[in-house]
Amino acid sequence: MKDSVVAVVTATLNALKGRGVLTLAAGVPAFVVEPAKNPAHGDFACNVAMTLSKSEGKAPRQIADAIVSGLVDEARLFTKVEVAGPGFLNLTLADSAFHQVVRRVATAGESWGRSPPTGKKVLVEFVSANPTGPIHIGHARGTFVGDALARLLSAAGHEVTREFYANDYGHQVDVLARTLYKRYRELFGESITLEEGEYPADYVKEIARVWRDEDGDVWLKSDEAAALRRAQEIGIRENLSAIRETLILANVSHDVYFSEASLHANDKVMPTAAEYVARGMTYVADQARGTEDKKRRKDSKAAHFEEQQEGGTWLMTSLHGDEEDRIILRKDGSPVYLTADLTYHREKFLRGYDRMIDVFGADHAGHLARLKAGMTLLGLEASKLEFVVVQMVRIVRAGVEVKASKRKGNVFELKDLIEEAGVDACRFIFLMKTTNAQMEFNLDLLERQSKENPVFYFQYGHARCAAVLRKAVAEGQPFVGLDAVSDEQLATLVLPEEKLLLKKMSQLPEVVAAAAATSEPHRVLYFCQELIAEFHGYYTKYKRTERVISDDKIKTQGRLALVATLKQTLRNAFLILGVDAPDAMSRVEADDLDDDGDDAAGV
RNA sequence: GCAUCCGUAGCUCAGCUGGAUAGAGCAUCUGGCUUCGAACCAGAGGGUCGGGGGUUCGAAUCCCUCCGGGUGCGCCA
Repeated sequence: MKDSVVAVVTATLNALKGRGVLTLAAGVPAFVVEPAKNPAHGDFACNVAMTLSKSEGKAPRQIADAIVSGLVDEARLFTKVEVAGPGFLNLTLADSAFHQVVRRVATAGESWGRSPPTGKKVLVEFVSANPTGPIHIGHARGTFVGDALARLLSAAGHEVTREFYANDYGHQVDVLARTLYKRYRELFGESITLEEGEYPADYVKEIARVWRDEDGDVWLKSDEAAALRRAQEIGIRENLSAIRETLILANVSHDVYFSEASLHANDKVMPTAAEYVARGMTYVADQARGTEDKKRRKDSKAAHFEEQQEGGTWLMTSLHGDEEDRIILRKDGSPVYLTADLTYHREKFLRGYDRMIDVFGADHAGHLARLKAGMTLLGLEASKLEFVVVQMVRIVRAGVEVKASKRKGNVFELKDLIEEAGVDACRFIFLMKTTNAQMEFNLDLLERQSKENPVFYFQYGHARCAAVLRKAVAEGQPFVGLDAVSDEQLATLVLPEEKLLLKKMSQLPEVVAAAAATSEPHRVLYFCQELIAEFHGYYTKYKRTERVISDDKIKTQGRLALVATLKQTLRNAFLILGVDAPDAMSRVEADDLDDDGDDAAGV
């Protein structure tokens, strides 16, 4: 609907220019057409007169009056156009414009809300948990946000690749191998002690049992280096497989699992470092230039690890916005994590994406500047690299924060959270907030009020649509279908609430496009919330007077078309969020909600 | 100290990139089911949009500054 309004306004502006009323020296300005919040302001409001005021040298209201009197509306879209307030155009549309929404949804069907293919290739990298343990609650938000973002970008017409970068190389996986080897020997009666930094959690013991069952005791007698190699292989394999299982539970999939170790194995990392050296963007020093008198808080990790830092080859990332230069080769010439990460991102560029989005936690936000700078230093277009930084989540149970730490052994796995909260509820809660704000996940609330779980409100909205359509069948007035409903039947949709619903539904494509452009899946969620609230209000208000299913067969079909259009709209939006759109809610009995349920019914 | 994110109703959060009278859920209170699903709805109370400056027709939104909180500032990944 909005685009047709914009079209009329634009045509009118050009006509006024042709008649010399407006100069439009700077072309048609950026202006906004937005759904009116106040019904007294018509259906849509437009601010173009105000934005033109300065460049035209005229008062906003004067320009607005000119637009009204010179309106180019051949299709008779508007029934009323008024000037109001400081110079707003308040536009009221003909009923038929609302009914067109049903036609559009009917034509588009499953693809309603989705944009036509843009031909753009977009990469979304998300989850990327280390294969040194299971996915835990620290990864949860990024997992669901990344998945929803990938769905959203695909809906916006992009060709999306979902990628998981597995950090299966380096110090952490060595520690995993060491821990696992100890647990393996423990299974054969050896007594072991874990050192600081090794992984005390039970999942390592389980992997050790898998290893023993698979290989028997052969590694007890073999030399340690070979045993550790085998331990690493088994450990990564088992952890990765557990990660994949959890992702399936979370309803999340990836197209590509990219192994960091493969970069090293294929000899890709050192050439990247060599490239930087060849470009003259490096230097050898004991520490980064300009950091000699840098202040750091005494309790920071940097201060703690200071004596272990020997210097080496530095990359001049500070030339392009990084706080300081970063080391890429140690004194012994070996590459660091960043060197591999730069290589990985370089590989992404070589694969030819238009946008590359990394989703990661706030604790990695510091990487943003160095990665961008690193790409720029390779002569690549760093603006193609985007980041969605997901802020921290506090998980609260019984009023206190639940801390999870792989190192301390108390891992709170995502798998368990999903089991406890339900996958849709879980996903929903993480998607409800903007990614750049911290959030709290309160498990008490979820348990105590499972009946009022936010996701149910949404799913109930969809289920209610389905229920009405079922009821119509039972009443002997089955809906003829969105493609068969007649203009005469649609013409019965004249109630203000019906028009508001149609107007709202018409916005799905805009909402999806805007959410994709800003990488903000939560916008789609709030759109659904508003739509459903309007529907429930409409439904309840007219329950006694203007029911969907009535003796008036024509009106009944019109309203069923409204309900079916809504159902399709919600279903498509839910799919973009990745939550289920059920046709029926499974009833939760009061007794199931708490354990003291034998009082109410019996007495 | 520096970087970065956040601060909106008692609580948890939206606010469509600058628009008209700042919204929702939960919590509290009052109402609403013989008929399409009450997991719902209607209404009430509750706000110096952290404070102060600035930009302009117009600011919760943009800029500066201060206050408060999170995260990071590693040759771990």
